[in-house]
Amino acid sequence: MAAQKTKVTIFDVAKASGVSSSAVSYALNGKPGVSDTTRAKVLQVARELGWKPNGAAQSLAQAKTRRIGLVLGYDPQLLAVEPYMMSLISGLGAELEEKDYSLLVRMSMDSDDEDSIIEDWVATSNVDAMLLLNLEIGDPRIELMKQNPQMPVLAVADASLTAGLPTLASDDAAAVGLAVRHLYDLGHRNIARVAGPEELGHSYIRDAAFSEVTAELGVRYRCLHTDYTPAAGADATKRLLSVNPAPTAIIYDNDVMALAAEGVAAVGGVKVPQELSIMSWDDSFMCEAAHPGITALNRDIVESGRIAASLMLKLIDGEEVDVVEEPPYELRVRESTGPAPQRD
Amino acid sequence: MAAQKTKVTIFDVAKASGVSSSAVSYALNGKPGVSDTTRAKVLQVARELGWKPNGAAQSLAQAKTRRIGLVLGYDPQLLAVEPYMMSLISGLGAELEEKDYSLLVRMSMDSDDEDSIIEDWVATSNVDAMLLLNLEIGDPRIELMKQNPQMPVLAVADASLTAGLPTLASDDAAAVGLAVRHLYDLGHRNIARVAGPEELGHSYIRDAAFSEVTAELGVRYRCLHTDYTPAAGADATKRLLSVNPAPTAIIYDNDVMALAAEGVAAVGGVKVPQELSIMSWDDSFMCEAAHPGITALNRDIVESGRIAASLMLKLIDGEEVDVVEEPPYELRVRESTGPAPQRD
DNA sequence: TTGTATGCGTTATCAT
DNA sequence: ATGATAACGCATACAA
Repeated sequence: MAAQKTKVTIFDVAKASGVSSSAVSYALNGKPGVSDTTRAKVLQVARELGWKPNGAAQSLAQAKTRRIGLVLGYDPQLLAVEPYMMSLISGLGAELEEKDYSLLVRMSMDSDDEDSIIEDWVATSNVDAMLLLNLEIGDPRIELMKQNPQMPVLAVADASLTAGLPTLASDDAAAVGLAVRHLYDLGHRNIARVAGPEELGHSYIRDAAFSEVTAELGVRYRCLHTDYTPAAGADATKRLLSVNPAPTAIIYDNDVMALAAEGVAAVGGVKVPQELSIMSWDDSFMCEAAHPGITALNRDIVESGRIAASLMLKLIDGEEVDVVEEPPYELRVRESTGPAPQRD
Repeated sequence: MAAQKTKVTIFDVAKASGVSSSAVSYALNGKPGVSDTTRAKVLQVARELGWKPNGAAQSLAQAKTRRIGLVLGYDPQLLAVEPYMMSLISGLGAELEEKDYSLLVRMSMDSDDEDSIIEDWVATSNVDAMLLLNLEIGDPRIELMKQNPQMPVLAVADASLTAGLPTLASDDAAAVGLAVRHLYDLGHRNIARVAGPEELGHSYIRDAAFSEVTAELGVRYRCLHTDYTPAAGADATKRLLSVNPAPTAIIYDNDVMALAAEGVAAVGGVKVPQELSIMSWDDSFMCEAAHPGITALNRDIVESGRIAASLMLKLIDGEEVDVVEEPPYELRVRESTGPAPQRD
């Protein structure tokens, strides 16, 4: 109860309980080697003195930090507008919290920067494990982590990008199938996609899957890459609608772009979904709040975060982790998609 | 270059350079007490061996962690849908990165939980400073931090809530003035507000300011509290539009609710802004992407994060910090607000 | 300038 | 069962 101003160490507890420091350590860590009576006494004294083990000392002695590392690329707009990262962090945090782990977050200004932060964390043992996100094709971080096998690492990405590293994999290709099939069943034979930056690994994966699936079904397909902003999404929409024949359905890689597209359609007098169907890749409150509601590919990102955290904890415990699948995408059909318009 | 499998310590570097460990320490920390030649030699050897100081050992010896603590309340929906937290983290991270600090994040399941995490961090010296967000009226965390003056803390909240703690304060009252004045000038004399949860300190502050400003101007004012979700926003909107006389303008405490309101209006055949003006408190891509674009109170949250970080670093350096003002809100006028409709 | 010795607060080993 | 004592890896006061 009494809040001590000065640091209270294990020796203080030992002195106050009339035993030695090692007895205290044993007692407080629930280890054998100490009688029940002294254990009880020590525990009580420790509580009275408000003793807690110093984190740095504990880390040093046990070579464990109880921290998991996460490096975020600095792009406030992207981070803020996409619910993805915050959802993932929520899931990670919830799971880690139960195991008394924390998340160590660092912001990198560019990818060189990111590499050096990772190197630093590895070399200084600043974290017990690391999470790798937003992998690019041939990402140098993979090689970096392979050279430091003593540091557990989990990549969240398509398994084809992670070169055998423990991976939490999303089946983006399956999601592409869901989306295209939904539109195909509605009669659409000319669809377009407004994607994110080309460098991102998942853009590449989706690109390939879209090309393949649409080719199989004999559906016309076109893709425009953007920087994920609503302005870019609106612009791409205008361009797509001005070609001939214009696509009857457009899939956007995020929800703000889909929302912006609804605006473009409204201004241009294009009726959604009667004349144009609109879909969003990631689902969020925005898709629900929009009018018309936006059909979207939904996945439980919070749950992914939880899974990622539990996998990292396994890795820390020395267990093997190969490739684990994320919860699958589900199609949330709302009002923004409908039967393809009849043309010519 | 050679990646060492085994831990390389300062003694290894000392041995390899033919000097003592203290010389190594001095050399690597750029401190005087060592000749330039040995310094150069040590630096080279350290680089060759891939040496980096062990974080735990450094923390223990210096009683500094180079970490800042942040406890987030677990509400994935709220966290994800509001760009606020991720924007703030971006700003914090960017500033901390420059000073080689990291952000230690923990998720709390309820407020008791949050208190105990803070107590733990304070007792174990797990962070060099803490950031307090989302304060409630008479928040217990304030008392907690006051009892542990050795741990620097910064609160981000209205100064009236922080009881003298170092504070980064937002002038929500001024923002209320901006918003109400904008609507007043457009002729609105009956406005409503759809707010967030009543418990939040900022809800309270805004409530009071709205009541005051509208009373002063002789504007009719009503407020409904919600849980911030679009469904609740839509519901509140319907209720407000069904009373007589219905408000001619509604201000929403976040942007998804404002977006949902546009949907309600569209479905109900209520023209925005001709028959109803809509405003959002926080601005985001969503307000820009919406159709019509949503007039919003905009503030630079990323910059707030940077300021918060730099203030905490000052506190860590032992400087005094009192109350610092956030960058002010600005009104971003878009298409969702217009002249009040003429009514009897 | 350089090297030795000690403190930081735990955990863990080894006698007793 | 208990109590000295040695790591853990770095920083630093002090001695040489």
